[in-house]
Order: sequence, then C-alpha cells, then structure tokens
Amino acid sequence: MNEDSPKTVSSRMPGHLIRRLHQVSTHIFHQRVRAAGFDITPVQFAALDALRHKPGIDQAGLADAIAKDRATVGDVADRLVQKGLVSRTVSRHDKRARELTITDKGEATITALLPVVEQLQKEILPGLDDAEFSQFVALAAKVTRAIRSGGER
Amino acid sequence: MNEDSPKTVSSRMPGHLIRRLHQVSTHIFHQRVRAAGFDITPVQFAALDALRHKPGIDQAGLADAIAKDRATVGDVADRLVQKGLVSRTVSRHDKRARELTITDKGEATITALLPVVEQLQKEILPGLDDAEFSQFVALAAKVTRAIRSGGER
DNA sequence: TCGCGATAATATGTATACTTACTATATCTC
DNA sequence: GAGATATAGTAAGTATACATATTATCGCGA
Repeated sequence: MNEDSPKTVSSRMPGHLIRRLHQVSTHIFHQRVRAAGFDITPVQFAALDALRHKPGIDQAGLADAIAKDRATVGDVADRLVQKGLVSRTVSRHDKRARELTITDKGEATITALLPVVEQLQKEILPGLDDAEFSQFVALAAKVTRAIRSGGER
Repeated sequence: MNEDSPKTVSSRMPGHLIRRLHQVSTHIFHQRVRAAGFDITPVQFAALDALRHKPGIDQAGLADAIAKDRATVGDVADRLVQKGLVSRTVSRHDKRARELTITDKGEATITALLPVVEQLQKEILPGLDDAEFSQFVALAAKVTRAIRSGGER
C-alpha cells in the first residue's frame, strides 16, 4: 500500500525523516526488551544507565545528562521508583533536591538488558551496511555535539 | 555544565542519538513556526501537507501516509478540524470512514509555512556542512525506504 | 442473504515531552 | 542579615504516540 511516490514536501525533509527514525527506534526497543521479559522504555533505560555512572545526582542533573526537561524526568523518576529500580531521597545539602540512586534491582535490570539493547541498535537502522551505519552514527553524534556546545541558546 | 565525557552506554547508541535529534528538530520547528505567527506542530504540518496531495483520503489513509497509527491521527485530525484547517465528513461509500479535506484556511496556512519550514531544515542539523547534510538525509531516507518495504512488522 | 472475518473510528490507558506557573530553598548582594 | 535572584521540584495543560478493546460497518463466501 501507499505506492511510494512521496510527492509531499515533508517526506523530503530531515525533520520528518528523523521523526520516522525515532518512531522505529522506539518500537524496536520496546519489542526486543519486552521479548527479553522486561518492561522498560528507552528513556527509562537511558536514565538507569546515567544513574549507574553518576549515582546520587539529583533530578535536574539527570535531566541534563539525558537531555530531557525537569518535568519529564520527574515523571520518569516516579515510574522507576515505583518499579523499585531507583531510590529517591531528599538531599542533606539542599532540601530542594532529590537524589536518585539505582537500586540492586535496577543494577540487575540494566546488566541483563545491556546486551539486548546493544544488539538491537543495528536493527533500528535497517538497509544500511556497516560503513553506512558507522557514517550515520558519526554524523548524528556530530550534530548532538554541536547542539551541546552551541545550542543551549 | 555536564563535562562531556559521555561514559554512558546509551550516549553511544543510534537509538539515543536519534531521540536527541528528534527533540531538537521538534523544538526548532516550534520556535520558527511560532515566530512566523502560527500554532502548528510538525505532525500537524505533515498531515496538512499529505492532505494537500491527497484530498479526501480517510484517517486510515492519512495514518499510512504520515506513518502514524489511527488513534494518533484521529487526535491530530480533531485539532486540525477544531482550528478550521481541515474538514471531516463521513464517506458516502463507506459509512465507517471519515474523509479529510484541507480547507482554504488550511491551504493558506501551509502555503505561508512552506518557506519557513524549508528554511529551518538546515538548522535542525547544526554542525554539518552541506555535504554532510546531504549525506545524512540520504542515509536517513535509505533507512525509511527499507522500513517501508520490509519493515511491515 | 446470512453470517463472519476484516476494517474504520473511537475509547481508554500509559508514557513521553515540553511550557508555564508556583512553592520551597539557596545563594548572592548590598 | 534582609531582600533580590536563582534554582529544584511539582502541578497543570497540551500534544504526540501507541496498544488494546469496542462499536459500526463492509464485503466475502456458503
């Protein structure tokens, strides 16, 4: 269905292409992680991964680390705490801040998930050979670096 | 802030990079379109653009055209109808289907927005020169083609 | 033509994602 | 040390995005 011929303007635009890629990426992540017996979203995984490297950071720090805003991170943290993967305590140095730490269960989860997630990365860019895959990742990484340095606006 | 050194696993993965790009893309779209005096999201723009090329398609057809599911398209259509940019009528051939048509106001909107949206495409991939930009778009387009042909589930 | 599987929308519920506004704290400045 | 300013988190509201279930309708085959 949909006899190709994408005459639309949006179909030629990187913005639209990126949206499609994002969609597929999320979908495959969900499928594979679920098949492995877990109920973790891409964002939750990124949060756990960040928390493993910087235990005890507050929600604003986590927001910065995974490039989300504070409101979103607050919601994500709620779910991770509810699942028992992360613990949240009020900081002793700053009563405003909530320090997040990954729990043993959280550690176990990410350890089990790492190979699964590593594996599915190739699946989210179908149709590309190894060289093209690397090229894509390099270009995308270059953009995100440019965003981080100058894009703070 | 955030002294680079992205030691995390997810920061190296295309899935995560794509999420970042998607975010920036949406953000810039919003900014520029708003600055031009409109209140249209990327998805709403894609829907209008698709409708301009295939007036009278039903919601399922639009969902296929912009690669969203029917529930999402239903919500998007609600908002477009509410804004007066699209009209929705029950099909005479199939009482289940709702045919969507872009209104004059919708036409005027997309006509005014096209140059704006065309312009901002370069901004959503900062740090890339023209060759890299083209390369990125070519790779992304290749992936979406691969998704369309073989990726159906 | 009756029944049954397929399809179009809608309803419901979950999870992002961001904006703006508001509260509680910290910190900086005079 | 008090007031101004900035920051952490939450709350509320909007918009995607998708899965699943339900309803209405279609169309095919016996």
